[in-house]
Amino acid sequence: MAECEHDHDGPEGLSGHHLSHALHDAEDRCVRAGERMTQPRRRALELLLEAGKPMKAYDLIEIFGEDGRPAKPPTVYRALDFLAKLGLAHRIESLNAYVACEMGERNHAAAFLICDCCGATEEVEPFAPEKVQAAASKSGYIIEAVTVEAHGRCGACAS
Amino acid sequence: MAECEHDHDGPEGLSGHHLSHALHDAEDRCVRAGERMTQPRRRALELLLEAGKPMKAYDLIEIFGEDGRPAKPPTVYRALDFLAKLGLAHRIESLNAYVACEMGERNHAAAFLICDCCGATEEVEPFAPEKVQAAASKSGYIIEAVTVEAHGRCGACAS
DNA sequence: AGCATCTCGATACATTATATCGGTATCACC
DNA sequence: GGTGATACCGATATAATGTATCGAGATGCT
Repeated sequence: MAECEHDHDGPEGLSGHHLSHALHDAEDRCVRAGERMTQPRRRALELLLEAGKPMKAYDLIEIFGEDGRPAKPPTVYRALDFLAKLGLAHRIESLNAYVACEMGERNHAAAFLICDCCGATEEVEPFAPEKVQAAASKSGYIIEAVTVEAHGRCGACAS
Repeated sequence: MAECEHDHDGPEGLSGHHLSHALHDAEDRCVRAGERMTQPRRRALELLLEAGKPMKAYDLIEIFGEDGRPAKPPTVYRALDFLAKLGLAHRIESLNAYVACEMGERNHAAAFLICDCCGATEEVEPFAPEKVQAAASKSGYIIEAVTVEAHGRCGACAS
């Protein structure tokens, strides 16, 4: 999947007070949803936010323990499922990876631009949700969720 | 993923002369592309066409041998990769599955309506390719391929 | 306190996918 | 028709990704 040999590192994630602010926001949102921001859930989100790009579940598993010890897979998968359910993170199907949500509260639906070179992704507004519904109802389908993942190269990697 | 308990069987695939016609077409297309329709490739496509809905790689592996014996995984994955490369089949990322292409020659890009109840899928025209490109270039991305998978229920399962 | 529910950690296992290697088929060219 | 280059195949082994289950602890409700 790494299709070019550019010499740059790709995207940066959050750290310091940006990170703690984001985590605090998430906790808030969580409480308002009537859910609990437990330790493993917070840790999973923290790692995604720090990374600033999609992370594989097993990469998170490796670095999950604050003491450097890996987590058990179900711990991480449960946390990621939870974050996805709340919209705090998204699963990128075409990468088998997870990324922290970059949108605010109001965006359940998401679409992604994905750089196959450096691994960066950008979360964008879904492109034409009404067209999806229209095409679907023409075929009799009721649509509940749409995956949109556009692969290519980011500005830095394309140049 | 099976979210309803309807008592119907979902979609039918091809058989008899519809099947052989489709296979013949595919072979044609293959030759015109300067590629070879070898036995495992033909067999993989035949199974996808017969199924008429997305199939998991390991389900194909189970039934791959004409004599009832399973194939080795690389045999099937290689065949599927080839079919996908030629546009004779598509991978559905959100299902880890593969489905025969329902469009004619001219449709590299595809989008899917997917019934989470009966497993049917319908291949449709991509919804708004120009919007994708527009959104992407606003962010500096050059897009090469887009995955669009809309999940919900088909007419039969919704009713 | 007593009870229901949610969550967690751990073990084991299931599913999905790929790396590699040696042999065979096909094709272009002489 | 031989010769080399390339594409393809079968087989073995292993890697990567994801889940079922179970017992214990935490949380919230009455």
